[in-house]
Amino acid sequence: MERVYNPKEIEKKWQKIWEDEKAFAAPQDFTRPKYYALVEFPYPSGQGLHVGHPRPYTALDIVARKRRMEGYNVLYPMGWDAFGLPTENYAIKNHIHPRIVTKNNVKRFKGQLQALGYSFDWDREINTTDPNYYHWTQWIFLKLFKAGLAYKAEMPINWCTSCKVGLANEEVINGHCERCGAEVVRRVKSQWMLKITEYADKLIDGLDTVDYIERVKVSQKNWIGRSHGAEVDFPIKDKEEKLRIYTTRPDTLFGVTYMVISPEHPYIEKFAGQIRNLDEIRAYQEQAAKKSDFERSELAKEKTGVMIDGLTAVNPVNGVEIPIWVSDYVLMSYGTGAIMAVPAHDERDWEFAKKFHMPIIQVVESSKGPVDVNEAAFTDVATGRLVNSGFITGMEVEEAKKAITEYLEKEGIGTPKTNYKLRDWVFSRQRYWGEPIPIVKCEKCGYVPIPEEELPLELPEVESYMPTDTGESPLAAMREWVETTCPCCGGKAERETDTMPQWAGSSWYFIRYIDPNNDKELASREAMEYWLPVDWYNGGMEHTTLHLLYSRFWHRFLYDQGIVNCPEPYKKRTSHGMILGENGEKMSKSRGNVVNPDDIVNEFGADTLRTYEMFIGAFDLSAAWSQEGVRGCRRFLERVWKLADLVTEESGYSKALETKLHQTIKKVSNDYESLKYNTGIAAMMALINEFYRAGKVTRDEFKTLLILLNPVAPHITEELWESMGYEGRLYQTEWPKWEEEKTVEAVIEIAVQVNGKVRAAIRIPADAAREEAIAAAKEAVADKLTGTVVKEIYVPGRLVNIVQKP
RNA sequence: GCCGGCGUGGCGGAAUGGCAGACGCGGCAGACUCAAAAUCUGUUUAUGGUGACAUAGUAUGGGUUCAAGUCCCAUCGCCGGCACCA
Repeated sequence: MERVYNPKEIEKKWQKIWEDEKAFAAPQDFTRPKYYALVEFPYPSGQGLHVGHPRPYTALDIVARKRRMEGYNVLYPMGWDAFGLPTENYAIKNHIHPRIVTKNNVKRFKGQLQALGYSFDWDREINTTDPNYYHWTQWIFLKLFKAGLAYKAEMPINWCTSCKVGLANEEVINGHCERCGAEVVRRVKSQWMLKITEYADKLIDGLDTVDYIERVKVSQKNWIGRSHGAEVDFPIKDKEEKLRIYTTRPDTLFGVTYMVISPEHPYIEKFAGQIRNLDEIRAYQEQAAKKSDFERSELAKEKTGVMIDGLTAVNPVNGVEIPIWVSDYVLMSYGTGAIMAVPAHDERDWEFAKKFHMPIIQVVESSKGPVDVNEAAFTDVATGRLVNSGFITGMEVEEAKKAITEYLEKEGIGTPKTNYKLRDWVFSRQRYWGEPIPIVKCEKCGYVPIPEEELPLELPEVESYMPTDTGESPLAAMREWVETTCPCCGGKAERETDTMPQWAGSSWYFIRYIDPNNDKELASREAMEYWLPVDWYNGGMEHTTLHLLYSRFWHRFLYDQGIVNCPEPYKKRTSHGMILGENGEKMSKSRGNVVNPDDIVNEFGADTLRTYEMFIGAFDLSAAWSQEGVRGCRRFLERVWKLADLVTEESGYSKALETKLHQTIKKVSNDYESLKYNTGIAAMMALINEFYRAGKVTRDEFKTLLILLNPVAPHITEELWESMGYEGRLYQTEWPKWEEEKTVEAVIEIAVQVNGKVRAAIRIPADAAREEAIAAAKEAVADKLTGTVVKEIYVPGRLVNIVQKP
């Protein structure tokens, strides 16, 4: 072939052809087997596409393209998660409406994605800021509200001092805003909340029914933080009231030496009259209130606290009187805000006891040997055995837990209890650029949902979308929008002026792709029955406890409402690693190590970028960018291009390479399924090295190579396919099959070891019998066999090992 | 502190318990060229040897096995997540 490889030209050409031919549109043909591949839709930021984006997109593009060639009806959609703070901030700074900013950003992103040749079905493009889309986001919110899962609560929230907005717990990283890094403080506000805690069990148990990579499951389980234990009532001396605590170690009840309540515990107020050192306690409360959550955990090393003078608790199992302390290491937001302290078997209690010289009583010993609880707390449940504990003495920990809990229940002093770390989801944002919450507040009727026929409740135009220090949304200034009538009584009412968080639109978007233009329902039941659940969803680890958890919650809720057809939205979830700068650090403007994908496409072509990102290393690990590595992948594609010159008129596979071809088809097919793109590409590189060594390639060999490479580098392969005159379009061709028996060479070389060390290599038939192989091996190492042979090992296809004694 | 993951040439990384270093990058040597780039060929774990070859070698120390990068125990280091959740 005379022509040089010019990716600029051929990539444009094929992108146009695919678009004109609607090559990758997923028809609503519900008779064929379906495959739904999904990648997280991007937030169209002003910076444009990052080189991190193509990694997951290319990976699932490979799967999608392969599946189409295998005969599946494939849905591989793309859209825009376009509500959000950065757009709003940009709009404020540059005095452009967020809608315009979004439109421009989307245009740029779309152009960039199209230049990479993804097989997205652009007919199904969605945008969360489109009223026809958020109509249904609001509709789902109303369902949640009507089911009692959306409620308004006065509560301390995480307030970002820079974004001037409330954040969900998941959005606070080390006391700072996930997005802007500014300090987060506590602020009490009336907020819309979603009762995700009601779904804690379903969200944990559902994990057993899906194929997610292990670390995603573990993170979600830890985040939900389910623990089993008991609530126990401790009588207060000379009082009617009891102090209720939560513990996961009821078996250690005989080792309690003091109690601790949180500084916010209501008993301090309740018994203020009887507390002799009230001033001291008040001072401590004030001090604790001033600390942010971050400080409270930062200063965790040094425990603080004050003993309450005037209140004494009584251990309900042995009648021992014990003091009650106030300390901020006990959180009001978990359990009952009070604990029983067992310093011998809890590290935090141990530290506290050491500092304030409280007694430490051992009630569990180790089956492994003596332990000294004055040196450290003994917390190992697996090897523990109870001592000094009345009727549970001698039992193992699990057994003792059960026995004591039964006893507590029988005596009416305690009950089994399951607790979760998961908190309800703060769902309000005091911002303009989000979905309006479709609720009005009526003085007579309270919070009233607006009628479904009035959806979508569109965002009004405002003068200013500046956030306010008062913590009110910019919408609050729009009096003519805010003032409305109550759908219930017809009286005066006001609209909710907070908007939904960015996570709202992305919590159900995969459902909308299925039927994106439906104006009667979020998607038709028939289409959902066919397409759902998503077969393979890939996305970032950073969304594990955010988007992934939220969307599972919404989906499960919709399932319980009978709206969707399956309880779990995603059958399989994988996660990709980050792409780092050349110096191995995270890419950022300030570090000056940012690589712009446009530049790579311009200089090397989209196929090279795609190939490189798949070849860079193990898909789930982070990888540093290397410009030389990019060059190497371009070189590989050039070699494929030039291979066309070596194509002969022969058909079929040549004898010498038949095995190699079958092996490569098998390897590449399997590697594309198991995220091992790097070794799949390596196998194709090795194959073309063989072609060059042979100095020729048959028409059918070249054809197979083009098909195998097509999902990775779709443009160059389609172009070569056409110029070689193969039939039809490559994207419509069938995926090649391998024959298992042809992946094995007839005669192979195996190693001969003597005492485990390689001493020779022999060529024998692959299916050689044991005796035959060992005889050949012995002959090859005859000079080394000086001792008595004690063992002969033959692993067919691998090696012979002869073990001898001197 | 707890929970995950990882540790292999100069670099990115391959290896169902069965010949460690596939494939790529970089380096070195050569071909082509007036020259350079590009391209092509060879070579490239270390040590010794012209060489065939020998010895050592997958963070460290032990163990299981005919055979360990891979399995088990302990230690060190790195990365990620959670972090007073009783």
